[in-house]
Amino acid sequence: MAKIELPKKYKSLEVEEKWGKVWKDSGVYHYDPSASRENTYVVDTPPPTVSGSLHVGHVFSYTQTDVVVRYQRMLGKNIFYPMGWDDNGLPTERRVQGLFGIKCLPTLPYDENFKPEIVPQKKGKRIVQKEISRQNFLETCEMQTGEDEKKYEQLWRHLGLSIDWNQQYETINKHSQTVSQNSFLDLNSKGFVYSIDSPTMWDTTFQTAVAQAEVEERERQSAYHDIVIASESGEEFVISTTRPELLPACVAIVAHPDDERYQKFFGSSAITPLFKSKVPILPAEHADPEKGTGILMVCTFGDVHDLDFWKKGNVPLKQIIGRDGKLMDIAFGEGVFVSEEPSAANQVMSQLKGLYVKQARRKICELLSEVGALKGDSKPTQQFVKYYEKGDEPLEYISTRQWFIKILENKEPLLAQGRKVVWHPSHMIKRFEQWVEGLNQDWCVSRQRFFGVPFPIWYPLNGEGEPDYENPIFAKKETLPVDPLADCPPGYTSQQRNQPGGFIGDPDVMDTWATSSCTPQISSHWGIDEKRHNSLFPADLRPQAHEIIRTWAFYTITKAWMHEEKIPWENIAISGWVVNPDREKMSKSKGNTVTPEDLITQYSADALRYWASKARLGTDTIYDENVFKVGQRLSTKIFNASKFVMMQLSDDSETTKDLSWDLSSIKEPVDLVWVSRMNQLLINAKKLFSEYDYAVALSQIETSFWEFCDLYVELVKTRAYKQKESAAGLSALATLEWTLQNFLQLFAPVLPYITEEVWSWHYAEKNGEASIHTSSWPTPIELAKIEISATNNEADLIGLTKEIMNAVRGEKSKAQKNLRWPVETISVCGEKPNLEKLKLVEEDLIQSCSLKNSIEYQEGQKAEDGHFSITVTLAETND
RNA sequence: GGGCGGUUAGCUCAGUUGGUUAGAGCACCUGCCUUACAAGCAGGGGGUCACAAGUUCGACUCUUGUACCGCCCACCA
Repeated sequence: MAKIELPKKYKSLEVEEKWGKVWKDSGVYHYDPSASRENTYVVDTPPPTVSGSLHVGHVFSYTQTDVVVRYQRMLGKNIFYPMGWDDNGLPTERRVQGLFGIKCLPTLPYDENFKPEIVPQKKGKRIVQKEISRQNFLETCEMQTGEDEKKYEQLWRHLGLSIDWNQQYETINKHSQTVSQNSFLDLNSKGFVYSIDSPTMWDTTFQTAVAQAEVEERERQSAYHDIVIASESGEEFVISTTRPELLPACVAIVAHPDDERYQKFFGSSAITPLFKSKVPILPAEHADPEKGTGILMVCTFGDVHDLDFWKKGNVPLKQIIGRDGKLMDIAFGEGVFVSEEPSAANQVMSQLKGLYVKQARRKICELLSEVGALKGDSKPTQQFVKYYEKGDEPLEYISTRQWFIKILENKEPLLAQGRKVVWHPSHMIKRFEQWVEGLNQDWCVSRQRFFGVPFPIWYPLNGEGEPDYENPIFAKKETLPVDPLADCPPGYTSQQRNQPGGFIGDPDVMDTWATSSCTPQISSHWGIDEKRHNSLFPADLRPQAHEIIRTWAFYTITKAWMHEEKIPWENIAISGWVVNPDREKMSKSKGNTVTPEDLITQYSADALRYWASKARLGTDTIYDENVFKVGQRLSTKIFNASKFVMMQLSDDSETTKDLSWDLSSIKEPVDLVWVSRMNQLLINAKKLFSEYDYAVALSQIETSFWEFCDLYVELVKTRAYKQKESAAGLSALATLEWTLQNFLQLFAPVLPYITEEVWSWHYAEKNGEASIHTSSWPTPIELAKIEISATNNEADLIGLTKEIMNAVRGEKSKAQKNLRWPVETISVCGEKPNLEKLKLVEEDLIQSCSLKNSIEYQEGQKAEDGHFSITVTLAETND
């Protein structure tokens, strides 16, 4: 081949920029809709939450998926690798509110002149939020997420993710809304949804219902307050409670049925202090005699036990906390709010109404104290309390009308579906199973928010203007997506909105998971393009993190089953986390993350990808810039080794001799043994990659590559350089060329830039394949017969050669000589077959060790730690 | 309280179905400008495989228990 000019140093930034542009223009990663399903590999890419910036954890997990995808592409698969942006939902609302200092007030009219402006953040200063209309708010959300998504795409491109950018979607766009609303209609038609007005977990800050999956428990400092309560008969007892503010909502007082202290009260009533409400004293199994004073209040609603108690139907519902988390204005003496002294009770209530829960707690303690109903001081305690995962105030149970999906009665089939999916690593299925088994609520899918997918529902209004929630009007599938607050239901006119006899639109939006649980169907255009859907669903792979198994994985499995009785994907790959050296999860809030852009600039994309690819699925990885450096070094080594091979393959400029060789030129025993080792590596690597074990594959490839550089190349370089025209020289050239191509292809999924760069020097033309990433995954080649068993694993020729070279290198190192220092004699003692093998590589050894004479062979005793006993004598002088 | 994973060199991690003397990279030490690479090369030191018991001719590997770390879930007036 003709000589090519190669740069002296590897400049990763320039190379990455060059290939990034080429890949963008060439469409090398595009999906081909005409390919068969069997020959297509479909990824259900996680749509990252669009919340300002991606961090190193994203780089980590998305790279792992890309490595798998690139391998599949080289197997010849047509790849469907889309990118979604999860811009729907509360994170966006919060971000936009903070950035622009705005707040949605749905009753305001649209202001077409409104322009959002970024509000400078000042420490300790609370920003006054300007109220704007729903439409203005939504437009601001879309504008902001659009900007973020452009930045994200840029990072992903630089990282080298082989995404088909034609397959992009946003979870808030019209298409996603159509699929999501269609999903709801389909679930409704199949009887999987219902709406009900009942107590639901409610976040008072965001003023929305939340689902079980979004709830987390946090430890919180709390305190017991001892309240003295009198029974009907005037006998007093003490209740120890952490929620004294719920006293006006007290519906009963309970103790354990076997608790002898309180048995005498069962069947009678107590009178609550301050409010003078008469409440029954009842036995209840959940009362623990060991805790507190053993007797407790049942309120609306302090905890899940209170809720259970209410559901049994023996006590009234006394809602005192409003949707905004403030105590409501309750009129005692009316309805369920009984009181022996209504005017006194109302006087107390007037001091509590409008207070937030925390304020009310303090106030009521004061008031109790004044009447002598508070005993002693409060006793601090640590308590676990349920919070909305994005919220800052504890959840309350508040009675509201919500839509639910029927999960509880379908646990068994859902577990069965989960087991049909192949989990990587396999133990992660336990997370799924345990979650499903432990579920105790149906999936609440309605949210009282704005930036989300609306329900495709209206409610008829009766003559009094009261909505008929039992008979909702569902949108027609052909009209999706609909906005019930802007569009009219079938058979009505817009004049009838909010009019008696007319209709109202459902003001709620769906849980963001209700949409993201449809990501495979959003990509496949389910319900819109059946042909495309059938060729993309179920997908092959869902990559995701383990903390959202209970949400994203579970809900996606649920939807796929409810819609089509299918699994959504054949495989699920669970990535680990990136953690700090002190084992904490790296996250933005910790303020300790470096931006991925900076890291790529500093270390190169390939280096970051190398780090991500070192971690096995499901395993957490320490953030360690040293590993980036190792990746950087590997790229440089590939560059240099490739440069060396290219130099050997180039025609000799002095003789201008045209050299030609092919795989059949590989005849030298040591070359054949090397090829045999490479064959084994190819077999191992393919198996490992196919089993999603890219990290182990990489480590084997890497080890072999360094051995190639430090051992094989050193051994044959003189032969390749000085004897090009001989059969022995051509054997070396053919082996070098073939080996390097294999290494490039093996590394290509992990290091797409450096491998593409080297590929372009020579292999692109040779193989007639412009990009290494669409070249075929390498396969083992047939070997010529080797005279003796030089490939015998027990002591293959390469291994034996290594022993000699190590002995010589050790001797030179010990004598503090350079590696070119001449060797006078090498004398080898060992078993005859091994000596015979060694003779096959003697010429290469003489050259690579700078040996002045032939090797002396002696049958006899070998050393304990090898196959030979070796004596090396260095020359006196270097000449 | 239930479940899952982990504990191997100073650090980060490999270690196949049990099989000689437990590996790698980083870090450390000693050398070497050697015409692919000093962003390199060669050599070297460093481990009671968390602990205990058991199975076995033989245990980092299998069983049981304990300790510690991490995560998931549940509960707590």
